[in-house]
Amino acid sequence: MTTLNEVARHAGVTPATVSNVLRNRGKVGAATRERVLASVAALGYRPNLTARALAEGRAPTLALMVSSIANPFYPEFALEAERAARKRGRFLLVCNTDNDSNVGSAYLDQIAGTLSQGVLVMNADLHFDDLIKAQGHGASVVLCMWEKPDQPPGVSCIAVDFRQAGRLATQHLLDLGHRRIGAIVGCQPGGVQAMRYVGLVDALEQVDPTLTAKLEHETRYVEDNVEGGYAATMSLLDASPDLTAIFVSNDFPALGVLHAAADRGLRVPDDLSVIGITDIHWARLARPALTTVAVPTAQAAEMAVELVLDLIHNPRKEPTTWIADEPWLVERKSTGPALKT
Amino acid sequence: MTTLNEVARHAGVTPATVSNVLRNRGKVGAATRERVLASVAALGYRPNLTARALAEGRAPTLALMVSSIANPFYPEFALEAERAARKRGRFLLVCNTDNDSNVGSAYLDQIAGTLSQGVLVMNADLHFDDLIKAQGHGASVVLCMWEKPDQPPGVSCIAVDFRQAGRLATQHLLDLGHRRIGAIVGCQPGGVQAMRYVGLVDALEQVDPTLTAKLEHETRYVEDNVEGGYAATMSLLDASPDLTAIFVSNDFPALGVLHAAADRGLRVPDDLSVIGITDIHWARLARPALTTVAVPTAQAAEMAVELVLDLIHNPRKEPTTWIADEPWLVERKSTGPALKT
DNA sequence: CTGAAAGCGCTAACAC
DNA sequence: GTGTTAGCGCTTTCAG
Repeated sequence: MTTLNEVARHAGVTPATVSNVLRNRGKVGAATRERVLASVAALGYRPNLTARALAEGRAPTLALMVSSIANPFYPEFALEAERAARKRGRFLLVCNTDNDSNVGSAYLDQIAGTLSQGVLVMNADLHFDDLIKAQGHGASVVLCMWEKPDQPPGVSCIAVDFRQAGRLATQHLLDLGHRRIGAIVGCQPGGVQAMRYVGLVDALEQVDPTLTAKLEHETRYVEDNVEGGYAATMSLLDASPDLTAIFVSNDFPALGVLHAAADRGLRVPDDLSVIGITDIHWARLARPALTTVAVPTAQAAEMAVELVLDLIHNPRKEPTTWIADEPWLVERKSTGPALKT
Repeated sequence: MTTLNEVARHAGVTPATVSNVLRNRGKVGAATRERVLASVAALGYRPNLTARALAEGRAPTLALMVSSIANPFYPEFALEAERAARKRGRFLLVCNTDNDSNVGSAYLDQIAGTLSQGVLVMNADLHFDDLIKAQGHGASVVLCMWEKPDQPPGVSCIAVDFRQAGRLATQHLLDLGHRRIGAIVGCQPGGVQAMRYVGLVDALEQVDPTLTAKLEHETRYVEDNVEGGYAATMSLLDASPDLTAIFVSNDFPALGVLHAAADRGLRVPDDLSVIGITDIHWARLARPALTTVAVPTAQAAEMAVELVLDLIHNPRKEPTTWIADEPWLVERKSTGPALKT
């Protein structure tokens, strides 16, 4: 492995000069610059990023913590984050907590502030104390896709208005004439996806407050996956066969709803309309293609990277919140007019 | 950020002793050990991994290069690789080349041997010269999921017998009585998935060599995605409406086949059997659930991590190839007996 | 414009 | 057992 020193010797200059040439710092004569560059090429020199990081006091990597790649949203987000990081000359360390907060803590404890200065946190398997502690250790951390603007997390975050997403989804159903609407929420009551449900209630209330009362019995809280959506649909339709539409707080379980409907011989959207939230890639690949409320994933990823870099440069006492663009409706084939009455 | 030195001062010992305590190296008296540990806790000290990496001459990270996360196989592999790496105390740097070999080269050039000693390569957007060069720079590189055992890549690799996968898939179709079989291959002729096609030919030849001749006209080479599979199916069925089964070299385009069949009003598997290869998570979520030949993804990821660490410890001149377990048939709902004759 | 020198935080021989 | 002494490869003042 050729080092800076060797290049310097080869070019007949000092390491400092080579460094200056390579980073366009300080003034270097055109002649020496050429000579140095030639040596670099001749020796096939590549800077040692670890050494550079140590000397500069900052690592060129950002860490992204996700709970489980099984949720197809995470890879999509990770991809965008990686792109954003790369564009800014950083590498992305992907840390999978496997839904285990101990793994998350361990990860944070090891890398935050040493191997990577900035940490992007996707999920909240992590206790906030850990995040705060990581900040104490000199790492900048930002929570990506925070869903509860009214309940600031105590760390910097990118907020996405999922309540509005819930409203939009519901409004679409309402516009199509649906009044018998069931709900499937991919988390525990009050969990991460709770705001989406609040949005549902918002929209319902505005049209007819009695709808909200009924809704309570027609809501299921499930695991945020296909199986969860499937089981919830079965339970929902067993209890209330007259439902004409199902609001699902996330696309992933919505796919399960589609399966359940098919297994019950229900045609979507004629017999049952289904709408999700997020617009993951797979939404368009479902049959029928899933109507959903899209959320600015790429933008949020980019903002998260930008915010964490900003925090690294300008550390501040108070947590900062950046708001991403509003969600928007993506009409596909899984919703249609309410035919039953 | 507390440093080793500060801990040492706090505990009234030298940095070396603290280091020894922390890494259980060298002999340290029980009393001093306690004292040091107490100081570590009191000061909230965490070792700086960058500094450690520089001193040790090796980084605690492995890099994984993938071409695009759009292909759902990559995240699945990445997840397993991350787990394997974590189990061995390494962090995983995920590098997305976005199907651009320049990005791949740049990545390799920057991190190989400096930020991470080992590189796992998933795809072959990368020119092999780049890989070889990276090795010259002191990085260990292993190609994951190499499909052409008879054409060794010149770098170490984990080989998976995709030819056998192709055979198994075909044999299954043959066993069900299919003789009018079309083929969709998710790459250029001779491309990365070519061996799967060779396996198809193998199996066909063994039953009836005339099948192979026909096959030529009933093969489509497409982009390795849903759209590719969709378009190919349309083209295939337009040209040969009497096909009773379609062999697809990969699950991802196989999902497109399912869509195309549905759009043509074909029932799967009654009117058309469809089989894929890989067994990505989504295969089971398709409607009907996709029959496929599973490949040992998790094992390959683990082997890749193990091999790269092994190469780091025992550098060798000759490339090493490790063979993963054989593929196996996973029968689900997209294949059935040939009904047409 | 270029060189000398100190130091980032840690590890690893080797003395004591 | 514990301390001393060099670095790891690079950046960065600060002289010259």
